[in-house]
Amino acid sequence: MAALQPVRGTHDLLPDTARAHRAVEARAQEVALRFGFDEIVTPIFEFTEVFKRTLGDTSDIVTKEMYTFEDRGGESVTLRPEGTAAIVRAFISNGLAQQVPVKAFYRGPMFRYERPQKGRLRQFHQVGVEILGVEGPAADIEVIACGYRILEALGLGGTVTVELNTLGDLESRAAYRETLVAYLEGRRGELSEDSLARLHRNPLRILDSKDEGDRAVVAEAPVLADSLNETSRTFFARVQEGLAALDIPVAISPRLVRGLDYYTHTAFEFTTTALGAQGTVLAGGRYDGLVKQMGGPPTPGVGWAAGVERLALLLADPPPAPRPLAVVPAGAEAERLALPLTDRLRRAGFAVDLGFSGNMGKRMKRANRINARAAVILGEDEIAAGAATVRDLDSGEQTQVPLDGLEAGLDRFR
RNA sequence: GCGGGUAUAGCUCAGUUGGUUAGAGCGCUUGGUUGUGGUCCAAGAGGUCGUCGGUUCAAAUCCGACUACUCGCCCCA
Repeated sequence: MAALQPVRGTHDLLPDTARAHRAVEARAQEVALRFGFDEIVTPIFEFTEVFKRTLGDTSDIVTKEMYTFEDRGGESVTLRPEGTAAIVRAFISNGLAQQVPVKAFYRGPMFRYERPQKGRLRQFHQVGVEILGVEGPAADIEVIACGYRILEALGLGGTVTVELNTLGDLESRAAYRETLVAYLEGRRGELSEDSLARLHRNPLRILDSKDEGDRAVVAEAPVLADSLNETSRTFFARVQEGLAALDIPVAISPRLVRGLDYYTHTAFEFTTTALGAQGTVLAGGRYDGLVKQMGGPPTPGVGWAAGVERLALLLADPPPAPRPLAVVPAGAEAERLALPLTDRLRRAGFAVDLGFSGNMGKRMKRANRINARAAVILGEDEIAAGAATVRDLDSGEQTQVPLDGLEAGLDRFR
């Protein structure tokens, strides 16, 4: 094992896993397209500033998790740790504010220098959607609904809980932050070390703490809902109404907060208990201040990202490998004819394997190993008859089919 | 970044209180079957016991460091 390993926290995806990942991405994109999202592909690295400015200087991602390096021109660049910042940057760079609302779907690798765990890697993959330029709760509803329908399409509707909360608008959030910090200051003696560090950096996170002492303090803490102004209240109510109208079951989690500074109003997480500590499978929220903060025209936004690895781990029945046909020649003459015959079948749309060498027995073995549906056997008898023997490898039944009508004869193995 | 666990064949795992040439199942190769796969039978290949160092007459086994994986914390998809 010591010899040649991939970099810590990165993995090779062998065919079975690769297929599962592709299925997750393809399914997600298919559903997102149905919702009117269109794919945007951004580079996998950006100027470091892009992430620093969006994620906030105090976030964990910026302070300790970024893959940052200087390129040969002396520019500081960073492998993207998440997708939203890049989409927003592209939105500004390309003047997309002119075409609002923009509905973007994205996918691809993300990089975070973290200690790996199950479902947590240094290079991982996300799919995500963002809606830019819509102020009202209709966008929040659409984005959450899209996420939920994707999980349903993956067969995960029942295994995932949709947790929902609101952080309120900027005014409400700031007001709450103040009351919360004041309360926590009063009981700072009871807080865990982690939470003391969070007290000013990111006090909302303390609500989410797993420490017992913290939980006791949090249990009596002022509730965010009480700090919400009228606007925030109605906004949240309308999000809930919309999801109810779509029969999307949600659990209101007053303690659900998001780590990144740019979130306002709606916050949500789709979680599962099947993945240990990494139970969040899809998460996002509204980020009305972000575009402006990055130097663009004030533009509201809402979106989410989902972890492809985590979803792939949950897939109940991973997609099966494709089942090809196998062309099996017997004899030198057949060997010559097999190549153009294989090509002809491939051009007719069949997946066809032609073994590279070996006698008939070996080739039949290979046909079996690659789980071929049928073998198209070509030998002296067949050549003489202008036909091929088609053997159904599941039933063992075989019949001679004239080469003229071969495609039609193979139709049921397509 | 912090704490715990694990590391033996391609895979899943045995390996006694330290004691000769380190095992099994699955998989792989070959043969039984030079025009028929799967099942069955037989044979075979495959291991610096994660790496480096230490203790010992003797280390897969005991000790240390490192690396990777894993579980939890932090954080997050």
